[in-house]
Amino acid sequence: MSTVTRFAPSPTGYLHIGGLRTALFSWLTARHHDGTFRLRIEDTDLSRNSSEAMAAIIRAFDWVGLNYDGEVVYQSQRFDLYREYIDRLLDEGKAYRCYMPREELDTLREAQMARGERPHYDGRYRDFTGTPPEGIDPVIRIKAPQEGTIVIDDGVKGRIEIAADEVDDFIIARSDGTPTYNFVVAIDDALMEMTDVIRGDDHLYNTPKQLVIYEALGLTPPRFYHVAMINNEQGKKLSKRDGATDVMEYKTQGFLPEALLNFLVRLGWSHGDQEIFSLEEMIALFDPKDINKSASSYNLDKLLWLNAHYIKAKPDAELIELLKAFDVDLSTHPKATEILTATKERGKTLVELAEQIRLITEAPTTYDEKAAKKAFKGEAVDILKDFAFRLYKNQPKTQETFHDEMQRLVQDREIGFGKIGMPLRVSLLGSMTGAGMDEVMVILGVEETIARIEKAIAALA
RNA sequence: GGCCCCUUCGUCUAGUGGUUAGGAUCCCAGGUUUUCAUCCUGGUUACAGGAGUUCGAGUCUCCUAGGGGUCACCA
Repeated sequence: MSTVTRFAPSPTGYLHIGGLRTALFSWLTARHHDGTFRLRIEDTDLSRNSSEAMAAIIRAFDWVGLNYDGEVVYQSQRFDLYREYIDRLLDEGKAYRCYMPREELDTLREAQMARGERPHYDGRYRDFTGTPPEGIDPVIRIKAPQEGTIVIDDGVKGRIEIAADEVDDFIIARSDGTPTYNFVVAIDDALMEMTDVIRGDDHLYNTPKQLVIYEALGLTPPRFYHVAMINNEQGKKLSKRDGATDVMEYKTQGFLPEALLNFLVRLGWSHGDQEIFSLEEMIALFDPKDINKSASSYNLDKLLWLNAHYIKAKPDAELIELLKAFDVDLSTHPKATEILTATKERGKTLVELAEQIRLITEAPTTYDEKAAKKAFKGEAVDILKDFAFRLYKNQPKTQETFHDEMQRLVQDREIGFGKIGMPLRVSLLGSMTGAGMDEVMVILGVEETIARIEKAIAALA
């Protein structure tokens, strides 16, 4: 039997990293077995749908490179299909109409809670045979088993037993006739022939309900894997501030999709001591049975480290393309390769990398105050002028010859390297840190190097 | 509150009865670098607590504590 998995978001918001991770786990499971990965939109609550959210989810999938098979399934377009199954359950006496008004249900629940009981429907219409009350559109409830236990054989958590009386005769169709979540999930997972369902463990308590549907309809349930949540760095529920943001936000913050995916796959899953996984390796090695039981915390440092790793490994041509979105266009720059080798290792994100590059490609307009003060003292200006003159006279062209100029200068003047290094650095880049001077000067060329030195002297001396 | 799940360095994790409890990140120190970053080397830090089973327990059982989830005509 071929493996079929799915990701089934509800279009009520953007895709965040928790969702992306379960999508990734599902996708990897399918790809590992050469199976099928489906995308299904859980939009049965017509009043809560947002086509923008829908588009955002697909955009995010696209960015990270998770491809799905077949057409996207929209549950809102399958109501007729669900209706057939509801009618069948009604005909077979496995479901029934409940005429209890919503308000009455509410007061019942309040009373139960006041008594310290678990709020639940009391089953008053379960065996109702009388004349239905006038003017009420009934909901349809399923007859859940009233005794015994419901067993979930979870691929992550193991065997979980839940007492049947924990499960109410829950509603499978609203009074307006539309079906509800737990019902359609079970129907679609069965009809779409899901073999493995990987989802957040906030769905764990939906599972017995869905199992009731499978049972009533004589359908075979898939294997379930309930994955623990991702918390923030403080171990609390993820909020917008710390990672529950739109996945696309990571793109604008300069993260590479391979870094994000690598980061997420290691949250709740591991393969020995391995930290770096290419997509191919993930597919080859991922097995949902290795998913951890416990919740994990989001850790920005690790994501940043991974991102730096993938930036360093990225071919220049691809980096040049990606950098365009961050106001850096090196595509026609004659020294693009040199610029990238000088800066690649200095940015944890594309945003930082772009800043590093701009330091070189754009002459500084301001100078770091502390750096300038420290560097431009004593004979610094004199040394810079001397150096500029030497450059003009000897016209070095390579990293080595530029380096020789500096070397000779410190020898001739019998000074330390820092005496030229610091003021030169501030002159060329505006700050005390950054790429190597030889590298920078080769990129700038003699003319621009001298121009920046003169500009700095004018501004700081 | 009922029910269910979870608990190894700050964080991500390895570990399936016998290990000096390993790796990664972070942090610190040293080296490389004229600077910074990278890179290399080294270091600090963990089995939530308590009983039990066993020659021996992070690993098995029970209890406690803490954290989380869930109890909708939301998904």
